[in-house]
Amino acid sequence: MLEKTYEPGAVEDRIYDGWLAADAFAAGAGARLGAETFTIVIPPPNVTGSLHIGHALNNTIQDILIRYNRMLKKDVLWQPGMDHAGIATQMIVERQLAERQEPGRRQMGREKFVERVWQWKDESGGAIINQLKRLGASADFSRERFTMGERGEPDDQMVRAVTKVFVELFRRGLIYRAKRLVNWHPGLETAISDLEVENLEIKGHMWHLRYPLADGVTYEFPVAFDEDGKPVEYETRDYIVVATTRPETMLGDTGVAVHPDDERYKGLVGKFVTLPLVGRRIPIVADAYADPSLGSGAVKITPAHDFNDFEVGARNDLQQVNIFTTRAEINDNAPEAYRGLDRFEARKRVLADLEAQDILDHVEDKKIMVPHDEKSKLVVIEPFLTDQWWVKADVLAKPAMASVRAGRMKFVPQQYENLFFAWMENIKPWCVSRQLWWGHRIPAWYGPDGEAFVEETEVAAMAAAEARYRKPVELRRDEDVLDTWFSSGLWPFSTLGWPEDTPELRRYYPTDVLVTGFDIIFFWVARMMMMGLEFMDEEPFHTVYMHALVRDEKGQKMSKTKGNVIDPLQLIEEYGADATRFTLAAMAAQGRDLRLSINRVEGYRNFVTKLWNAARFLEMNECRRVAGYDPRTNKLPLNRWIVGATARALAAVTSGIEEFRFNEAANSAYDFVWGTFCDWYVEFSKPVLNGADEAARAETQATAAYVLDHILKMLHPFMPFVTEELWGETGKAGPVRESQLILAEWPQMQGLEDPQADGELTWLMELISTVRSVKTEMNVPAGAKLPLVVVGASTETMRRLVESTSLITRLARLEAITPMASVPPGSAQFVVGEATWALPLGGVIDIDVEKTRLAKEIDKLDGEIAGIDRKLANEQFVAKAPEEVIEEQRSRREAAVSRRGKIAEAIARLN
RNA sequence: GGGUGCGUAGCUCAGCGGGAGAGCACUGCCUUCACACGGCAGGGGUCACAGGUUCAAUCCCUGUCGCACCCA
Repeated sequence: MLEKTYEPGAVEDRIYDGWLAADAFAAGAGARLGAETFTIVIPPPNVTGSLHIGHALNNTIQDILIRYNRMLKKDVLWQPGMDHAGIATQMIVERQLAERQEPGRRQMGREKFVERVWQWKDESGGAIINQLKRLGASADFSRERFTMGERGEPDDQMVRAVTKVFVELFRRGLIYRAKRLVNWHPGLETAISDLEVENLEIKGHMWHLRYPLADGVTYEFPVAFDEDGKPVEYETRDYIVVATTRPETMLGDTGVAVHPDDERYKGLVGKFVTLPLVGRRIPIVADAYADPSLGSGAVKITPAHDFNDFEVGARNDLQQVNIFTTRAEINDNAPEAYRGLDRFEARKRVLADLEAQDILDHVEDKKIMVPHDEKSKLVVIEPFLTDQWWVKADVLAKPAMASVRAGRMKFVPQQYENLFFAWMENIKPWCVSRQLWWGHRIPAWYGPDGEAFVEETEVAAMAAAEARYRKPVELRRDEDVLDTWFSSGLWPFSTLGWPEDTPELRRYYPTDVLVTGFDIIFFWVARMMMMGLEFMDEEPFHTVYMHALVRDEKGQKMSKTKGNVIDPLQLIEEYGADATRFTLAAMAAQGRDLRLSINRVEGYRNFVTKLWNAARFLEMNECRRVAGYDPRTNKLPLNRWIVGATARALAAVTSGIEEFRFNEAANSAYDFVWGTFCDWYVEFSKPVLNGADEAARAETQATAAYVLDHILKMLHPFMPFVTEELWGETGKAGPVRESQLILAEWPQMQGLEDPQADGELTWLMELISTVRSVKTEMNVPAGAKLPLVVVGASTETMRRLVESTSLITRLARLEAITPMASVPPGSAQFVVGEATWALPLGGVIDIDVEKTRLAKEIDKLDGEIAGIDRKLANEQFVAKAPEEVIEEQRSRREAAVSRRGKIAEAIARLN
């Protein structure tokens, strides 16, 4: 006997262990012989991470797809694993060292530090995998991979994959080393990618500085204008005003730019200014970058510290003077007075000195965009001139774009294509080197003259160097590691064994669907496309399903600082994994963020209980599965109807999953189970199950068990635990189960609909609902049993009444149903089908209430009829609307008119 | 500034050319033999606003306002 309520906490671990024991997650588990494959690679969570609600959504969706396809008996692989998360992981371990007051990273040295990170990974990293298991994720954990491999050793396959890709790209001319401006993180002292930079609006200032012209040059500057904007008054100036939001960078200025068409400065191009505080003689150049309408129209150029200035400098052959150390302190290229100052200190000092020398013209307040570290949002990122390794992303992007254009890869929802193309078409070179220790070390060795030898092994590099120098030389390996996304870009094939030609690689590549959030479309999705096409000559997946962001109920992004984070583990704890998963699925409408509220979770927890209790009811009524039961042989309309309704629900769930409309799939199942099976079928079954007709009872018992089995199957991808538990419980009676539910086959239910049974049951439900409704409106006490009188019933209606009397009287709480020639006086009346029905209320009926009730319905019908008449009277409508639309309007009008007639008669009888 | 998306019942959201829907919340009744994490019945919406296209617009187009996100 099932307990009264389902207790997820007591069941989930046991069920999960049962799946593991049956090896049900293993690649190909339960697959049909010769089945096609279905593969998903997990977006590898950071090894530092813990399960947040976005992971929960992401993995719920993957698990739904995986479980569904596994039940289709495909050869399914859900490839799990984790990402080494270079920066994040290194930071955590460094912080830990600091907290424990142990020697820092640099004191410790590279080898020891990296060893320490591995130790951290073993001890406290990767908790997220166990959290995914709590959610019910059915990935093949025996195949778990880590982007750095087992131990990061050079001969580890995951490492070799990365090395080989780097070397190959280098040989193909797609990787190069160059000194360029990068986004520099002065705290971590590493380059980061532009995707890791977030521009934040800050209240700043625009400082206007007077740079003195060199060599005694002066010019006439317009200071007053007439109505047409023509200058009428000039003053003689020996300086040029430039404006900047970052005055400290003036220490690195190597030019001043004015627009080539700017009349005010035409004579100054080719002349020089003397850089204040520094004394450097720097040229005035003409460049369209200078906008005459902004500020004074002249801009200072600092090629080493601004992306735009870098370009201007390159165009005009300006010097690059780097004034910062890797920690963004002023270096020795600046005058001694500023050396060693932090950049913000330097700003104050520079401003004070400029003011003292009367260089500062004026200051205005201005909102400016300042680049910040995307993760902390605290550290200001510096454009910084360094040597880095770059990938020619624009070359790799072309095949990926072509593939999406040709439909070989599609985005769901499709609108993400626009975002994808917008980015890919303007893709910048990808800086792949990071000045960190935790990560894949770049396979480049430098000779004594700085020549780089890019090879898969040190031995190969030595050989190459020897060939080059004609003697053995000492090589120095590049200190840097690769961007984390470089290795995760290989994930769809590296996890399957590449560069080896493994059976898994041949079988499961390309994968099928990638399920991910739009926030990593550039970081990860685009890179996998590029790498997959470049190294496997085939798209890594055919579909990219982008799910939305989970927000709180007010639509705010969840964040720890706002304190509005909903912890999925807490939800699982409190409401169960099934309710948590079902909520996420039910809210996952395409292309729309989901606002999660606890009461939705509660509602779906109730749904789990509802299902549980329906199963309990079946158990109590000995509804057991019957061997060889064929729903086609059902005699009772009740059973024929519910089987058809189950088939319809199954079709809706199936197409919902197939089309990635998880909310529709979940809601279809919900509506059917609660609104149809529990609310109507179970209630209808009660008189049959308690009745004397043995055959009818047996048929209903078998049908109920059959339908429950199908419900369990259609809900399994969404609610794996409770359905598996009930599968086991219901398996205790009747024929032995062939397998756990997880490995059961997704049903096929064709040709099971019976329109006649549907019509009959629809009529029954309408009759019962209407009786209930009239009773409530007439204030009949819920417990009171009334007789029901029917007038003007057809023979079909009479037949149905005879057949279903016990159902109707029970569910509508009636005493008896009697056909009569006319409506008894003092009755409440209503119309269902062709018949008029009456509930004799005798003396207790309030004639006025009844009249009002009926008049209200007449009004409604009149409104409907008038509306239709207006349409039908419109010649244009009759001429242009499709025939079936017109026909539908006519038949609706007819029905309304006939109903109105009957109600009008009922009113007449009251007078 | 550019782009994308969204404004539908008190709340969270479906629907997206021909009859306004769900869940939660709310109201009334029900200690009915699966379930009060329940049952039954109900109230509640000029589908943001203004134009346009169409026989017909919540749905398509344009604009306005508001909100969110992305990019600069």
